[in-house]
Amino acid sequence: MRADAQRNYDRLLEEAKQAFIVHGTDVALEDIARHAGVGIGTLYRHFPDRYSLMNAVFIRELDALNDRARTLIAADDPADALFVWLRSVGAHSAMYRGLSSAILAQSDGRMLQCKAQLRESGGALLARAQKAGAVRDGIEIADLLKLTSAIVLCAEKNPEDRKTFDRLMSLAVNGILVG
Amino acid sequence: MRADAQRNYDRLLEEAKQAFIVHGTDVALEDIARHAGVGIGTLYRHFPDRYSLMNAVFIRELDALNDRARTLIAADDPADALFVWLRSVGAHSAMYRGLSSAILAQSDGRMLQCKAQLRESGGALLARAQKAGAVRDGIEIADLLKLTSAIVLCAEKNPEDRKTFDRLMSLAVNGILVG
DNA sequence: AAACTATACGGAGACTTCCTCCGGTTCTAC
DNA sequence: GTAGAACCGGAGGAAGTCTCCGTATAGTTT
Repeated sequence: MRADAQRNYDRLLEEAKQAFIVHGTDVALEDIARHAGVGIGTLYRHFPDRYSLMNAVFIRELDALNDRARTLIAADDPADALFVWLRSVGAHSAMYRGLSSAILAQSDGRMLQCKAQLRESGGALLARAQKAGAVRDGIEIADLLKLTSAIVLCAEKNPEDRKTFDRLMSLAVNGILVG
Repeated sequence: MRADAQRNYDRLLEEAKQAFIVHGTDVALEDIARHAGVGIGTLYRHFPDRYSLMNAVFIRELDALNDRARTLIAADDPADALFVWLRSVGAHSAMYRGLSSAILAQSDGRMLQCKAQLRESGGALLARAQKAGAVRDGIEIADLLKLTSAIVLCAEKNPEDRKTFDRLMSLAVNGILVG
């Protein structure tokens, strides 16, 4: 990669991240390009579509979540560790309006890298919690991540109620039926 | 309302419903107008924006769900009645790709009528199930509807896996934790 | 039934955003 | 230096949303 290309690539990534946080992932790509000081053509050459850019931005952010999972794998309470981690995932997704929606749309594999990493980290926590008999068998990490994303989505569509995420997560964890 | 206006209003509603089912609620409004045999201006006069049209379409569909709720309120198992109804709500939302997303976005009140009716019908079922001691206290119908919509959203983004809705609903009902 | 007026119609067009294409520029290796 | 591969950038086509206003018509009045 030529030095100028690399420079533009990095600036685009940084500007995209900021723009996603401030305006959500629906922000106009032209704005990102302008702020990065490049033309829209350059943006599209590096990132053929919006999701490719999103994937590139978020894949970097996952390190924190993966680290968190590695720490939590040694926590005392395996089930609690899983839930703490899921809440972290939710909190991260919530930083970027629109991200959870994109993660959910897995029919096309544009953000596959991101999702694969999450499944790996979360899968270990889930397996441990199940082995300890604290979490039902038959539950799969993919479904837990979907549910988490869906709940983030709810929460981000109800910005006036800050507690939405916590309430719905607790609903999912404890169930609706009386235990 | 003038006779021609009423005629166009009805045709638009019918065409919109069909278009929403076939192409999802993101369908181009121009297409709806063309199929209804009217100009785009006429569509926008009757329905100032897309959500106003969606609300008008779906408010009619709610009769079936309200009827279902009235029947279920007399069912033997109060908790089961609630879940059966929630599944019906989900099945209905799933007919129209994009509807659940719109229902979730409650920050603006454009589809308020629809949501108010659902809360009323579901609230009665929930109250009965809670009174019977089968469903946890503290749970609110608004949250259950949000969770249901969120799960529909997941399911509609995973069209290759037809069981997604059922799996996630069962997760929410039974919870993640063991007993 | 003719004239009148409030109401409704419809599509041109301004605006926005996405994405492509290609002439011109710049970096790098020799 | 210089050749040419790699890269840049913005004009512009396509699609969609929504507005505006001249034209057409339904319903009323005489």
